[in-house]
Parts: sequence; structure tokens; C-alpha cells
Amino acid sequence: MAPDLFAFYERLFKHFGPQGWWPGDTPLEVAVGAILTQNTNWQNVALAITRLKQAGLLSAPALYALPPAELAEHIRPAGYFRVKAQRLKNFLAYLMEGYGGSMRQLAAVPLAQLRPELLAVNGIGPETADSILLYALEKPVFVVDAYTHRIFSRHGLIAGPYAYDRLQAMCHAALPRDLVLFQEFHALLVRTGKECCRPRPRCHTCPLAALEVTGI
DNA sequence: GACCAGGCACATC
DNA sequence: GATGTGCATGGT
Repeated sequence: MAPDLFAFYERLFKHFGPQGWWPGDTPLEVAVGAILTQNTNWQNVALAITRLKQAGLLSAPALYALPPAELAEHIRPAGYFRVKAQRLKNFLAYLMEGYGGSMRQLAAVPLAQLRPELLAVNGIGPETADSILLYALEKPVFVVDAYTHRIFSRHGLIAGPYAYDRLQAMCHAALPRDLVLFQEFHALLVRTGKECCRPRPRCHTCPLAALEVTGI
């Protein structure tokens, strides 16, 4: 039985308002941000993206042509810079060689084909793939992350560990398949995670105590 | 100085 | 399948 996720969403929305989330001037910038933000604070990612922009490197051909070691130096503030440089290169190779470097062309691919393709890129896991799908390619896909697990757990929506696909399937089953809803919901969960449901033992006074929802 | 932050791949049991 | 480890920076 699916919990009343929609009610939970509505109460978050009422509390925090629309988030209009995931800054990025272009779909490519959003995709780059999705890879850079892996296990990393967004502040650090923003620094790295600014540096790429200032260097005039935030385009598919430019990133594709750049040697990994050189790219690594530009994105250093985002942490894991050698790993992420290679992951960016892998994604750019996929985009350039498969779709002529065009995010618009990539977005035209049916979701059932697109998600497995993204997951096949070394360095793109479920959360990164779904973030790219939802925010860069505007596909209605629910993004699960550490916040989702923690908040749903704390507020009694789930009990015990949930694998990524299982939690995503639950959300898909419980919510209307709506792009903006999914974008806002994930953004609201991140906001909630930052302001309220902190990692133990730092969750003292929960301003969302009134949001308790029972059932699973 | 420890802990945290929009994860992922790979090795091992 | 579950669990452990390396990757690295910058803010609190």
C-alpha cells in the first residue's frame, strides 16, 4: 500500500513554497552539475562550474576535446576531481559520438531507451542519471537520494532500508506522473534535508513535526 | 580535527 | 545481494 506521498508533498510545498530549483543556463550545464555534485556540496560545484564558464569550456565540443588532466584542474573545487573529470569525459563521449553533442537530440530519445543508456555510461549511477533526466532533459522521473531515504524514514513513510529502484517505484506508483511535481518534490526534499532532517544526532527541533504521515 | 555534502565503481565475502 | 573502500575539496 502506497503512503499518501502527495499529501506529504503538498505540506512541504505549503511550508517552503516553490523552489524553482537546479540552477543552470543550459541543459548541458545542468548535466555537468549533476555529475560534479556527486557526494559533494553544491557550493563547491558552483565554484567548479564558474571556472569552466570563465575558461569558455562549458560546451560539448570544448569539454570533449579537453584532456582529462586539464579538465581535472578546472573542476578541482568540486572534489574527487580526477574521478569526476573522467566521468565527465565519459558522458561527453556518449553525447558527442551518439548524439552530435546535442542535449536537444538526446532529449528526443524515448525514456525507456534513454535511462539504460545513461546508466551504461561509466560514472553515471541511478541518481545522476535520474537528475539529468528530470532537470536537464525534462523527463518525469522521480530522483531518489540520501535525503529521500532519511526524510521518508524519519517521517514514517518507509520502514527499514529501501533499494534505489524500490523507493523510486513506490514514488512513481503513489504520485501523478508530472514533470514539475517531480522537480519540485525533489527540490523540497533537499531543502527539508538541509533545514530540518539533519543527520543524527543533529535533528533537534523539527519545524516539520506537523508533517508526520502514517502508513506505508 | 571531526564531520558533512544532490554518489559511484570495484573488490570481496 | 550486502558490505567495505577509494576518491578530495571546502564549509561548519
